[in-house]
Amino acid sequence: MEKKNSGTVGVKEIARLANVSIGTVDRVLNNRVGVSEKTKAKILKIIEELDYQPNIFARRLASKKKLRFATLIPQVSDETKYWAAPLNGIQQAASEIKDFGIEVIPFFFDQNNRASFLESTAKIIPQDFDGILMAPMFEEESIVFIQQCNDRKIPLVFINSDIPGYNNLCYIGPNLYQSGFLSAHIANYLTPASKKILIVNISKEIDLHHHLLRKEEGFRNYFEQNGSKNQLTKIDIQQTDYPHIEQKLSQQLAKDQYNVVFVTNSRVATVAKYFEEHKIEGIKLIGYDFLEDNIHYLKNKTIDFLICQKPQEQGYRGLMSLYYHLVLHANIEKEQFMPIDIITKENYQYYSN
Amino acid sequence: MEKKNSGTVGVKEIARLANVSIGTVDRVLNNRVGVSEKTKAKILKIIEELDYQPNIFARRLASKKKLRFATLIPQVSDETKYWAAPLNGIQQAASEIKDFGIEVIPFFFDQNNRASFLESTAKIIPQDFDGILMAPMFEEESIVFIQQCNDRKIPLVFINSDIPGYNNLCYIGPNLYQSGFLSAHIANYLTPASKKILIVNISKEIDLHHHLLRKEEGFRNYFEQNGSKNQLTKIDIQQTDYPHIEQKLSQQLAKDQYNVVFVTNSRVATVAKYFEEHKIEGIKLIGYDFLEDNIHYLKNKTIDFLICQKPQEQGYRGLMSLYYHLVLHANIEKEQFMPIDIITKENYQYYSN
DNA sequence: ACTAATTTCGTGTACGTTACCGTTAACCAA
DNA sequence: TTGGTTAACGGTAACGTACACGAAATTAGT
Repeated sequence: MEKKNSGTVGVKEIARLANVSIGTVDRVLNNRVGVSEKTKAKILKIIEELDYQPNIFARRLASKKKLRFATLIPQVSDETKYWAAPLNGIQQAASEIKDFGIEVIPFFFDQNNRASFLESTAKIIPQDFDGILMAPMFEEESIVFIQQCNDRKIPLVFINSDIPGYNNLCYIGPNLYQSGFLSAHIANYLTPASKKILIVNISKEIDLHHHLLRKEEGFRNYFEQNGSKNQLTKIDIQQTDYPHIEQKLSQQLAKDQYNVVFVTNSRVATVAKYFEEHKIEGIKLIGYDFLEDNIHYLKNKTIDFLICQKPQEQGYRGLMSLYYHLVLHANIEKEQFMPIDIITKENYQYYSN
Repeated sequence: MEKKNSGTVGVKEIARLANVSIGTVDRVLNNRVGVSEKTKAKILKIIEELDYQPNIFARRLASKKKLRFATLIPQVSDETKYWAAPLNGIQQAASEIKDFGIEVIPFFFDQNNRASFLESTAKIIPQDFDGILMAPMFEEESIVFIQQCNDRKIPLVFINSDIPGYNNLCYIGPNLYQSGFLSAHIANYLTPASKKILIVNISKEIDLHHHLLRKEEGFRNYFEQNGSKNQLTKIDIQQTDYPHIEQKLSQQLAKDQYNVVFVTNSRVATVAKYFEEHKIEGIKLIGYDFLEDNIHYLKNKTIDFLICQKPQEQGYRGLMSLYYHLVLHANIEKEQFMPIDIITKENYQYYSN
């Protein structure tokens, strides 16, 4: 009934109804000190009744508050360009929230070098950021860093991989186990009932290995749960150069006749290259990630399926979550699992990372 | 060099440099009349040099401009809840741009009733909206409406289906042909080299049929291009009630032993129901859309694959495109094809429409 | 009861734009 | 010359919020 005026209720209206000045209203809105419990209650009640929504434009215009976020992810390397996508998402988010007074400063580390991770964290800590987005790939070193952030009450979001149990704002990334499970589901469609499947892990660092193991676990469990008679074999390849991978694959493929090869990460292109060079046909190949090299082999049918989990969106939503949490005081879903996308020769053109 | 002051350049600074008042600067910014060519050029030059970006917050705060958008899509029916998703996306977009002075008014029509479509368009036209989002399902009637909008210079965006050649802002939706093509690609993986495939169209309205035919075309062409020896059969079912569908299916399935059934729209759940009730096993089933009923049969393995094209995002991006075009004067991609997502029992949990 | 300290509150200005109103000057017709 | 018309521009009050400053009211200390 009482809204005959032009729609908008603001601090002015609230102040009028409460018989105080807008200054006082402002104090309770931004819960600053200097207002008695009594008037505070009165004002809150009115705010409640009016369902007052502060005008975000006026707020931003008047505020000179600034926030600074840090991001810490692997640098994109020649070996794998995977991290170009999350970085891209980060940059997009950064440009979107720039106008809201948020500055984003990126830090990087070398995936194959724990020391470089420590270097970056050492640079980040003294700068007292208001929020941090990170890919906690090195578990041990990450935990130390996380502890330091917790002490300073700096909200933290993880992308791409999680360290469960460590308190932080949220995790945004794949459900690794389930993505392995899905891969097995697809593998299961591909060939006759009883098949020989080779699982290939290609990775240097033991921590990343951990990452791959969860996928493998999902992959294996699928067949266990479905009581299949498939034969699963695994090889670990700990050098990522082609000659070494070539040798290992030759060695393994000589042992048996496989129907499906499942590569647990984006290195699947290297295996595809091997297939192509050695004229291996009839083996279905499944791997990970929407990368240029992988798409190349998807197009020429060497790779059959790629599993992809929106790396760009991980970066984007990661930063946005910090923003929503810190600026809009929204509460954030603790575990945000990315969709598990299935990419083939016939739909990659329309895929958006 | 010249920016020693605190970062922000605004109309005031521009006015100072041009020796005019901010009023004049405002006029050239919003290209209104009332400023000489000479001073206009001078001001534009300064704007260029300073790379002036107007402060969106101040702009919104001071502006009392209002825009009204209309949306016209099918009402969600019991038969298929597909349109709940686009509507959802529309509502989400509407709430996001509400603060920017944009009001969104939804209109609906009955998919099985051309007259209801005409009724809605008749209501829309006199209201002089600033932009319209629509699903142009009835081609003939739509074209008349489009013409009226063009005459009034009202920007139009299409979602879900396109009427190529008719000028409008953009189309956001599936590439139907390609989604059929992909379905064939998947079907091709599912069973032995030489298979019998049944294509099922279930639809009342002839115009929607057109929609389905494009998928069928993609589906067929895949096999043609790949020189397969598969045998493709098609049935059209023009009544959507279960008894009728049941009868038609029984009739058809008695004729032959099929390996794969491809349903060209979201009615796949009905076919799945038939499979379940008649204890039909061993036939792979592929269909469309992330609907509750379909997911049910996906879970219990009656349906093998669902193709889905982010219906919610279609609505969301549709409205946003109008906003970007009209408010931010961004130029919009004419054809925005949705990703073609493959949903199975093992990844539907993480799918986001 | 008087001062000092502290809490509570009101006022004014700033943020960058928009939009309107008013002013100037230039031009043309009578 | 005068009066009227109009193009070109200046000035300024909003818009709703943040924040600093200072006034007023309350409490504490003697």
